[in-house]
Amino acid sequence: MAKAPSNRSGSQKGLINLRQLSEHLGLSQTTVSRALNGFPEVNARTRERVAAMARQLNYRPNSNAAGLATGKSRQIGHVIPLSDHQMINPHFSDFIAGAGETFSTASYDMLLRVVSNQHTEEVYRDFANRVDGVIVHGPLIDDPRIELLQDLGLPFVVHGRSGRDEESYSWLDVNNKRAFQRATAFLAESGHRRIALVNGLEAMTFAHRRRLGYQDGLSAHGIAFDPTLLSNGDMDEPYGYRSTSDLLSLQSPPTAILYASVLPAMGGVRALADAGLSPGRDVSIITFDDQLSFLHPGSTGSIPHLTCLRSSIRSAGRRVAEMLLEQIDGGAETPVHELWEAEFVIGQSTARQSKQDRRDE
Amino acid sequence: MAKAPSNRSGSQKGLINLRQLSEHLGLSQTTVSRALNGFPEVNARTRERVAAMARQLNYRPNSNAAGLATGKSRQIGHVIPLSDHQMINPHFSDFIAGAGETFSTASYDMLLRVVSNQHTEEVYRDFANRVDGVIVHGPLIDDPRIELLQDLGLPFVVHGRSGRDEESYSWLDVNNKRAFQRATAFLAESGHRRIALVNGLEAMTFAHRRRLGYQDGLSAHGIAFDPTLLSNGDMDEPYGYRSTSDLLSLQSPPTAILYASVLPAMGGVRALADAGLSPGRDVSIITFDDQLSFLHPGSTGSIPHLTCLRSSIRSAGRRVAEMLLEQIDGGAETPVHELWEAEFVIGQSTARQSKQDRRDE
DNA sequence: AGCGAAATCCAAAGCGCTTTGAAAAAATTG
DNA sequence: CAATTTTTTCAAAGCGCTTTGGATTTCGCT
Repeated sequence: MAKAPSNRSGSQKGLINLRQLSEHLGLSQTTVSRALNGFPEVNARTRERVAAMARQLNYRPNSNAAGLATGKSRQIGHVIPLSDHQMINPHFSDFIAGAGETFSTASYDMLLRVVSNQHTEEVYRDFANRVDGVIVHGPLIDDPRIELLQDLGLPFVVHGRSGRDEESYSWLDVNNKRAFQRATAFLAESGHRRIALVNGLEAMTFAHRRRLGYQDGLSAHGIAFDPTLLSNGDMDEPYGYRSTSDLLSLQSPPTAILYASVLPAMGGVRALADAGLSPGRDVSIITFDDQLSFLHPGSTGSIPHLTCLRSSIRSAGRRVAEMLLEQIDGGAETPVHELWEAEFVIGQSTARQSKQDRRDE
Repeated sequence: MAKAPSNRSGSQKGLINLRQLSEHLGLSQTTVSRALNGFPEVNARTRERVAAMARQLNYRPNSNAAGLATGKSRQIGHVIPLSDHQMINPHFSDFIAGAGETFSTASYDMLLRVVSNQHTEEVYRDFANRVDGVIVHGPLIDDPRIELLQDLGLPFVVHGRSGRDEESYSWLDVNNKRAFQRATAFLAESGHRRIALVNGLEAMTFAHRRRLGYQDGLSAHGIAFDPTLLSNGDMDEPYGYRSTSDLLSLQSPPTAILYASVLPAMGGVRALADAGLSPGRDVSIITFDDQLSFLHPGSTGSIPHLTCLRSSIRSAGRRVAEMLLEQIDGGAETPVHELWEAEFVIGQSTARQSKQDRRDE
């Protein structure tokens, strides 16, 4: 890592600093700084004069200097584990889009760092001296980041939940358990008895809770849990295709399949098509739908009319960002928790399972 | 924007600064700083002692202070236009994933700012005092950002190209024209005469060049350009569905369709299915494939075996980031240009068009 | 030993901003 | 009009780091 050559004076083309601006105005730096930052003790006329000159000379405050002086950076950190389980996926980017809206109106920036997951602890420590807060993505059931961040005294909000100590930190989560319990019950009540779940990785809290909901739904209808009908994996399209194909080739295949995300669901639809089957008619499917923007432009969900549990991940991003800013600006208050219920939208991919079909089992 | 309360001393829990570290060691700040930054004029034993103590006390340099002193921030800016045409989509996030890899190994961070496209100029000016360089995303045919950045003296690399003055700045682009010329010619040579293009927005250079290639391909085979076979829109799934449905309902529908991205292509496949048609058998389709990660896990492209023009947007991200860092570290050298050829992969979604069918026209 | 060169280390001056504590100017009052 | 308050402005001291220019120590060699 070659050190950059000395760049004293940082004299970027046409960039002016506070001292120069104040000299142009015949005012002290103090006054100019206060005028620009909206302090009350400066004359209205002076303030205008300052603003006009700043605009004319294209003055921009140096963020490092401001940050150094205030101890704040107006940046929010996001660490992105590079690896096996790619964090950068459509879910993440939609969340970021939502959070970014909130942050930018509050004039905060987002700082992204891609990092191998060996060194995440290192990175959070570094962030403590660099950003004003972080958003924790993809929490695990037992996630060490939470205690670390608490030790560091770095404000944070978790998108999702860790498995324990829920009360001690702020989070926003979807009621994954309820959602999948409901979907499972719906299928059971429609006559299905072999219901599969194409889930995320069990280490992730969201997937864990979805399985719990699924099992609750099964047992509430007296259906025994069959491990061959459960699969875990990264939530992309090919995973959905693979696991669905596998399910279809079982001795007694499921008559209904739950998907943890619309991406594997798409893979599932493809697998069904390859097998000459049609969703809704031959196999009922329900998916969790994060309302990914590239599938739902505008507000009209025009994607395949799948029956789904719907919750906008983009809205979640907006709200998590708000919660974090409230925590940062409002001082250390008590933790805030939000549990969102997913909307259950009945589409055309589910149907009653007839008794006759059931006799096959 | 309430000013945060004064936070002098920035005494985050357990965070130590250089002065304290040097006092613990009985050395001057100079020596400690040099030891940590790998300067040669410090004794190897001293260096080790410093490193050990730094580790033990959990010392992290304050980035604002370092940035202020050096005039560099080790941050790369990305501005994300919020609006009608959402920039945050799977293409963007895959690019970012690639760029992030390069940046993190060079210990740079990425700074994201979501901004309404009225104020982009403002933002770039602000960035000039905040980041060491920027990556320009989604260049327009006549893009004002390029001249602005040149004026500001802020290092940048364009992912794609603007329409004019190509020599004056660094860029990395896919040979979109050639790719679409080739795909069009391939279809024409397979007997197709009614070939449609489901394209991006014409203001974007990439879409413009793809149309040029398409038209070149047509005219090379003596096929007249038919505007009803061309559509423009944001590249998401529903757009592909809509435009494909529209094409199918034409009096004389196309026998082959080109898609500018795999997202509209997926919508296209869905539209075909709804119409009872099958890609390859009834209608030939070719798509540009950015190898989006959620469709291509690992290296195996297991997604629908569409005939496609393939170029990894993630690799592009990696390379663009490298080019930018070379520009930043290596001083202002002459602009660098890279034009990548897309790989043409023949899948199962294309077929010869029989003479009989052609007589329909 | 003694002397110049090389190797180590240091004090202090910034980087550009914010903020404290005080002074100068203007407005208000008795 | 003098005394007091309020408004407006300022000089200077940091924030935590890097880097210059110099001091000190150690080493190699006659």
